[in-house]
Amino acid sequence: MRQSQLFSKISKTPPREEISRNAKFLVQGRFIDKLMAGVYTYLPLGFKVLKKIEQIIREEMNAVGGQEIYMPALHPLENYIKTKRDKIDVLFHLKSASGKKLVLGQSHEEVIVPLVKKHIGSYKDLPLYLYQIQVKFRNELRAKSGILRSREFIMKDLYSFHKDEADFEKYYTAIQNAYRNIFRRVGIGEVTYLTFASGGTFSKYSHEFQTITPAGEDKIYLCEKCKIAINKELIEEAKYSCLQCKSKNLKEKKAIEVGNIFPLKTKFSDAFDLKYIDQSGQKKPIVMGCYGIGLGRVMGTVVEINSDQNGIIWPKTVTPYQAHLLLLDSHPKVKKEAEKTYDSLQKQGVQVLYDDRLESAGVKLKDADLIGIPIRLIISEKTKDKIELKFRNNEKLQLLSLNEILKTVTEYYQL
RNA sequence: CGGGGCAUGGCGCAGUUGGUAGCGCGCACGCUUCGGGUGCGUGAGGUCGUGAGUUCAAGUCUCACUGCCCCGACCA
Repeated sequence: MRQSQLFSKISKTPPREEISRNAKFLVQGRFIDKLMAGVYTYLPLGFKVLKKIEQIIREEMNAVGGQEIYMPALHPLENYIKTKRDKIDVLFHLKSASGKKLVLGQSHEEVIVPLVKKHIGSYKDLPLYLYQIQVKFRNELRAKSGILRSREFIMKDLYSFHKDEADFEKYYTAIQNAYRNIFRRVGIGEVTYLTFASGGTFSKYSHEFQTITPAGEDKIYLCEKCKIAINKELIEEAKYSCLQCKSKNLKEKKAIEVGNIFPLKTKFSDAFDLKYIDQSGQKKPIVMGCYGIGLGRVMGTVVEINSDQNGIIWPKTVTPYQAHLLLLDSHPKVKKEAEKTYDSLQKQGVQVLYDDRLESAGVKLKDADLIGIPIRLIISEKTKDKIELKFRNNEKLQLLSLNEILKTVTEYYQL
């Protein structure tokens, strides 16, 4: 991609009102654009990151047997009356032309349970794992921190259906591992912890995956020995001790909830009379679990964790482009070299952003730091017939030939 | 929903005791420069968040509302 053609232009000044690092850098670098509080457009750079995060999540969900579907965002209110969730305050309400009461989906139990009911009758149909990556609407009282808490957001939500508790428990563990893989792969695994939270009415515990960052809005209590944490809600109950090793040496940390896994027991199955016939011909309720990850929130968290004062430092798995090629000179001869390098990289299958703008060297260097692509390549009069390579997270400069560059880049990304 | 702050060209800001709006960046054109936000010149661009009120006169004072940011509460 030629940066001269990229929509839209990077700003020299960060947005005045934003405090959180993710909002500042993502808005200034033109990854996202705010339409209103908690509602964002993903611009070309940001959309590429979002799609990469989405693909990692999809791969891990498929690996644990998930089948991808896509459900509507527009739901009939009557289904929420059945589950007694029609009064929850995050629901957006609206009406159809004929006056039918509708809501915008904040989660999809009310849609997926009636759906599954049409297609499941026997124990032979279980277990079943369905997921989607789809938009959610939550009328949050206070949207905040850029894309960390928004009112419209893309979420991966998986729902599992089981014949009994034992089968559910097995899958619940498998999902925990899948989630660990996801957070590791997107570059926040080191600071993301399984956290015990209260299970609400249906179960003793649910679990959250909490990423430790000052930008976080939750407080968790971390046991550094067991690498697990408990949420603030549980702190009284647990009497300040780790649920695993009973240690009282817990550290209070601010954290952002990047994912949750939740035992639903038979709450929703009961509401819609979702049952199956077991081997003895008996009708039994289906045991459910649900598992969510907010994609935008993950993206914002990745920025909070992987950035410095100059901008973002994208992990190589989710970077919008793999190499940032900077032309620091407009002399025809130098430009010809840059064009040649751009072509060669693309032919090797490298995703490359080529800064061919007629800007000064300083502007391009600053912008490159802000955008945060892991590998920066520079061609200028100074580099002669070589190309300078620098990693975003390292100050070391290397002067290499085109072939060496191609080799280094393709090896780094395992292309 | 409680508390605090803010609202003036696309972005960031200034605007004194009320007298009808300026600066920087960006943008357009010309030249210049090219390794950390080059330099110079010319130009376009704003009914000052909305609505009332006070006044001869409101960006400025008063009231109400709306939006945005932060803290808190909330977050199946």
